Amino acid sequence: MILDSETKAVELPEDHGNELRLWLRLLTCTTLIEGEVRSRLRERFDVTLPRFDLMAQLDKVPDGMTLSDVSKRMMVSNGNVTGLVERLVVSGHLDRRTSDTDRRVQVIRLTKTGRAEFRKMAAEHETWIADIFSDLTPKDVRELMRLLAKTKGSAQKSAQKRNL
Amino acid sequence: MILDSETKAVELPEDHGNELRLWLRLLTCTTLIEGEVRSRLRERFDVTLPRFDLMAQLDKVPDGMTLSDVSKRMMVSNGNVTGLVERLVVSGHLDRRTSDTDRRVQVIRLTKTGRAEFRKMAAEHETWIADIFSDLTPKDVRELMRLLAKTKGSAQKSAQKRNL
DNA sequence: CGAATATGTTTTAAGCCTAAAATGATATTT
DNA sequence: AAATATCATTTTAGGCTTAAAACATATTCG
Repeated sequence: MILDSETKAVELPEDHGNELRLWLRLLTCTTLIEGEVRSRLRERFDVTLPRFDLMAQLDKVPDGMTLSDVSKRMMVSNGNVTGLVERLVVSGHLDRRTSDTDRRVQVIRLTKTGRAEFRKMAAEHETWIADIFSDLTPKDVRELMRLLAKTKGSAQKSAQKRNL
Repeated sequence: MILDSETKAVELPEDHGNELRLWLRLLTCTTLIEGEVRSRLRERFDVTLPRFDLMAQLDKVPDGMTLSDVSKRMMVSNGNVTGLVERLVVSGHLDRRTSDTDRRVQVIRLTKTGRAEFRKMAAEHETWIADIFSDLTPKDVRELMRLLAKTKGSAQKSAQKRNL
């Protein structure tokens, strides 16, 4: 333990360069892949990534979700979802209705054509992802999954600590 | 090899679920950490992440960079940089001048106060990142670095293939 | 030289995104 | 029952982001 002249613990500037480099690499990877997926969605289907992501959430459930649920699952703000949903309702992909039991709540679900279009996009999307990760061996994939799970846990812990 | 009735190779729908799950986990991790960094930058220094990132690029060089250089390094569009720089010039963090040798080119650099402010933010930022990744062992960090490098290579190859 | 082409930046139009305030509805307390 | 609190959503104001078109300057080549 390092003590200063008044016998209190002091912080030495430690080296966290490796963690910083790791973070930058993580960010670079994600940005690269995300940009690639955006381009392809736009080119092939003229759809944006946020819209695709929203439809992906709704495709997982048969009977729709509330806006708050979507907002939590997508990790974006409520106001953001409002706008996104509005555009997807206009384009005919989503159906929006007020809950019967609680008139504060809006329930949204994929329309028939919305679901069909999404499934087509999702199938192709999956092949893009496979191609993007194709240099990784199955073992690499498993190992990355494990390390990213650990990273996620660590980050959540850190975020929680801050919000006490 | 699977052949169809006319003796041409056909595609079977393969399972790429693991790659897809990996991509979603990668995205979740990055979104989580990025959100956390955004909040802290905003709270502590009232600065946005894009501005911080731009200043980080400029801090690495003593004599400034052109807008195109910044745009390439940050992996964002030219127009985006124009607006970002404009705001940072107004706030006094950046100095912008037309190149002497090529009047198309704008050279930007950190002002004295801009650099000082950035250094203060960067030092604290590094400790946040260290905390966010603190559950990872040095070995985990090394291993993640390696696997992400491989991922980046794979993604770049895939992107390049598409842009032939 | 001068026209064609290339390069660097800005503008434009549209969409995404957030935090914070506002709105409207339900639940709880007094 | 009225006041208060909580909850779900929308609105607002501002910033970020992109692709494409427009603009300005440099370079190349006939």
